Amino acid sequence: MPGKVKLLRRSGCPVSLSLEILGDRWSLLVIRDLMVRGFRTFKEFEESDEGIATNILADRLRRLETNGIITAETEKTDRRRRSYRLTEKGIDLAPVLMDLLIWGARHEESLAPPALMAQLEKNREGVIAEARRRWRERDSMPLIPSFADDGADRRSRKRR
Amino acid sequence: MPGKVKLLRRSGCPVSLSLEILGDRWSLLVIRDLMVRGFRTFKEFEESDEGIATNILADRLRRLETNGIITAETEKTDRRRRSYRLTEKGIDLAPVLMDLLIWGARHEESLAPPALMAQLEKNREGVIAEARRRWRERDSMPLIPSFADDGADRRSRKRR
DNA sequence: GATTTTCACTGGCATTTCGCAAGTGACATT
DNA sequence: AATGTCACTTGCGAAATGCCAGTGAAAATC
Repeated sequence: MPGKVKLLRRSGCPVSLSLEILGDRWSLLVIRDLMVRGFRTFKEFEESDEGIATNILADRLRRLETNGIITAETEKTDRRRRSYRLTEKGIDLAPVLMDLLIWGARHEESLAPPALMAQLEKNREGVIAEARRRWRERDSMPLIPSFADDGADRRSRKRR
Repeated sequence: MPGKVKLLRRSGCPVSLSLEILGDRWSLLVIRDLMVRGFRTFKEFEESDEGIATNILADRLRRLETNGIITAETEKTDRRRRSYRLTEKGIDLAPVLMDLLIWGARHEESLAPPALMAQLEKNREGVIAEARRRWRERDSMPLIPSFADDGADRRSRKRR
């Protein structure tokens, strides 16, 4: 049974505690999609560029919810659909995501336009504040373009 | 064979690229120990509070080196000993670590003294600058106390 | 109102990674 | 020469991951 509650804390260090929750390849990507891409539903996450498996996605959503980082509710208009949203604890990860973005863009070969990155770095606080504002006002408009590759060398590109 | 080079990039998003390197439970803890605790050797990491297994530690050191985040060299005085050090790419992770520290302290039950945390949050930039300074000057003095638990409920506490 | 499609999952299965214990070989200490 | 230390490896069972193929409920289409 995956996604069980983890009770054993390995240490009292806040960094260690954070990594017990967020320290995997997918959790922060889901949070990124909620925060800057405006994703709300399972389908959207599933179709995200990175190609997460559905079981892993379901597991991550479950444990993020368990850890109070997101909430989920079924939509009134379509009761099949669940709508996910960051909690305040979740939106408080904006600085972490922002720094990972800056670091990755600076030190890895990304598809982020340098001009945009320069702007984001200069205006770090402003971007974070804007992410918060959108969260508060439930504004799902994407905050940042998605740096999508052009679908050249991706596996599992069955869905056009 | 673990620790192989990963060639397949899942997407061009800088966050995704960062997480391919750092997205696990241990990498950032090793970096934390190098950055704020002043650790240099395998032994020190191994004896860190979280209790990392030696094979995992060896693997993480190897891949951090592969990814240009740390360098390793054998010491002149004792040629068994390897001395690990952050690269500039590595010290550039200070903001990420700082944000994880702040987030974890705010939202999880940590052993970090609230007074210290308040100080760190207020002086985020200063602490990061100080981490950089120590890195530049090879100052191994711990930057922040270690939030160690008192060894009560830890498994693998075989060493006294 | 029967069929098809959409959505959010779940299950099975092979592969990979993890955690733990027990070495190993080079070097240092006594 | 004997013992200890250091930085790893190796082996193995357990857990997590990735991939694919469903499933059941609800909506859309015919």
